[in-house]
Amino acid sequence: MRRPKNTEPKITIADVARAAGVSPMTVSRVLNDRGGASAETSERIVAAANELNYRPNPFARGLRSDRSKTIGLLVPDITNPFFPEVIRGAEDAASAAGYNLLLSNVVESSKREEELIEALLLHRVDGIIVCSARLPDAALHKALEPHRAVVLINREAPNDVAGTITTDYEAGASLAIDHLVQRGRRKIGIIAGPRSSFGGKSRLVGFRATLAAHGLKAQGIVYCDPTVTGGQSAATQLLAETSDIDALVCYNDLNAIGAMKACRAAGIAIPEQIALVGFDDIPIAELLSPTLTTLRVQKREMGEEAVRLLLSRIATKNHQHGIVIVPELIVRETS
Amino acid sequence: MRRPKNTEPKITIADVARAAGVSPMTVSRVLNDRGGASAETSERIVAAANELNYRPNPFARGLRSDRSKTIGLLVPDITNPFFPEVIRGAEDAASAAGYNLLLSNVVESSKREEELIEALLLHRVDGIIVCSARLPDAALHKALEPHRAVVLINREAPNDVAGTITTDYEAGASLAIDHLVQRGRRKIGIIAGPRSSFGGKSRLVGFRATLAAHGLKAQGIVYCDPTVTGGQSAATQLLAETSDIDALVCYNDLNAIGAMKACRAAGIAIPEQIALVGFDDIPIAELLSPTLTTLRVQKREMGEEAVRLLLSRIATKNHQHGIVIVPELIVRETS
DNA sequence: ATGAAAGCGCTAACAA
DNA sequence: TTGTTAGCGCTTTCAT
Repeated sequence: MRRPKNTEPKITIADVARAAGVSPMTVSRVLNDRGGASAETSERIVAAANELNYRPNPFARGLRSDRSKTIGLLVPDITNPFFPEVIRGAEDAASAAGYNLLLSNVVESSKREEELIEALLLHRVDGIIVCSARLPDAALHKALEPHRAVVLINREAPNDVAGTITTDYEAGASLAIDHLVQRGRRKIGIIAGPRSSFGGKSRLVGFRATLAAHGLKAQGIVYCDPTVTGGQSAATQLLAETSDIDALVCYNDLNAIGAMKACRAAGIAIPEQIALVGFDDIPIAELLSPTLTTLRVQKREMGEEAVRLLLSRIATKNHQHGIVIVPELIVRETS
Repeated sequence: MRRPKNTEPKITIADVARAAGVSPMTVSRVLNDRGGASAETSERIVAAANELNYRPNPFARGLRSDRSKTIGLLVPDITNPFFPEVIRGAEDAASAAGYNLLLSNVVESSKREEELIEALLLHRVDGIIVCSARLPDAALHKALEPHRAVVLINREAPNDVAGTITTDYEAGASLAIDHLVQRGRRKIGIIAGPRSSFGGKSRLVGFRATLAAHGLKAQGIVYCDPTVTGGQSAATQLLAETSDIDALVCYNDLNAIGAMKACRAAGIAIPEQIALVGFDDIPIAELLSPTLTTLRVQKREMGEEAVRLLLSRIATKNHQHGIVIVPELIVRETS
């Protein structure tokens, strides 16, 4: 029963044609629902194909059509729980449309980002989705240019360069500040995430503008990696520099978790002494104690919409531009 | 400057040949390091290729070679933080070897598992890595059979069906029980994860055997989804059924987190009244409070080794079989 | 050291 | 409704 693999000869369209007593062309037409074939022949062909276990060769198809039915997806760090949610949404939408996802993990380095965009080109993906691009505009646009279709997540770009799914970070940042001020906090510090992050800049704009609207200003701003340890050292630094902070707003939830650790280490009570607001609402946020107040972004939806937008941009020249997702404030125990 | 995309004519090997004044064959040889070309011509060819921005067409290559330089990776649930770590390891190893990863998310359904294994076949991946296969042996082997190379993670299989990277769940389960008994716990309940999980069965064997070795038996066993909510309802059920449990061992960390929530809701103190041990050591484990005692599995290493093993099985008929990873007990605050 | 021819499997364009 | 021809871009085989 157990044959060595690969012994089975590869079944081609010609084999099916022979078995069904028709030409390869007819088989191709039937199997691709191109019509123009009698019900009877169609039936014979489908039967033969099943019988022989025929599988169309995607290389041959690709060679003719120059389409791979594959989408490249670049994420900066798959171990950040934000991205698996986005990937999940993208996967669902892609597989529903008969596309596969080629996943690349950038490891938060803009050099590697460039390389990976290029690598996906080599694999002739039909289009790419890039999460949190960090490259400067010129380099990014140049790297994206050869791709047939591009969607950026959380990064702006002209419509002819890419479609975009963005988060309204400024609105989110405003919600966070308003909430803290309402709760009586006045000495607010900012853990700002990576300097090169475009989303980070938008958040900062929102934080500052809303603080100003309340007649306040930030008690301190520290940049850091978008990770737990990044947030931890940033918070440690902020606490050391400024003694009377009563709230911290963070670039993302991982940073906020780091800040929690730092406060705990310093014997500072949350939320009694310092309130904490994260960003993203990753699944852990409500599992922590205290549970984390944060700004929820619809992550799966982002992934789904990104794929939908990309497929539409692949299909037509009539480029749609994109979608803005507005974060929602989720008040929990840290504030 | 900004041309509409796709206007740039596709550069083929013939274009490079023309530019370098040689035949396509020579270009192919040079660009593939097949030797047999004067240093001088080689140089001219490489220059021309760069100049024209030539990119070999993977479809044409695949059509001839029947190799895609792509690996399929099936995970049951990418939103379980266990798998991003595995994926990360796999990605690193794959991209180092010039391979890309095609990711599929099974959504914990064995029906879909079968479909996705088939779908990857259609995309002519060079091999697949399957995490936590749930299909029964016969169906699984049948689905895997047409693939050129297969590695299973956490599932046994004969060497001619697949290579395997497995966790020594029994050993891990023993460590957990020994530890709890040492800490004076005697009434141990088991949150057993999904009934269909093979890893779950091994854990159960280990839990029971080690309990027996201490002259004890399980105070109750409940099966559930490998998720937070699964663990929560399982724990709720166990607590209702058995009043004097003093410890819970869990299928995985997500289940353990669910159990923590259930205990908290029931006003039961951890670890004072009930000790808790998870499995996996996902990154959250040490961010919870109390931090979670668990069995650490080297997740990235699993991914890396899986890819390495797969590539070796793709390259040679001399099939290596696999690796067993032994979990390490990480004692934290829940026990 | 280099080249010509042929073919991998499929489908668009053109017959019949 | 069905078939024939040709060619997508590359590399293996067989010359030169």
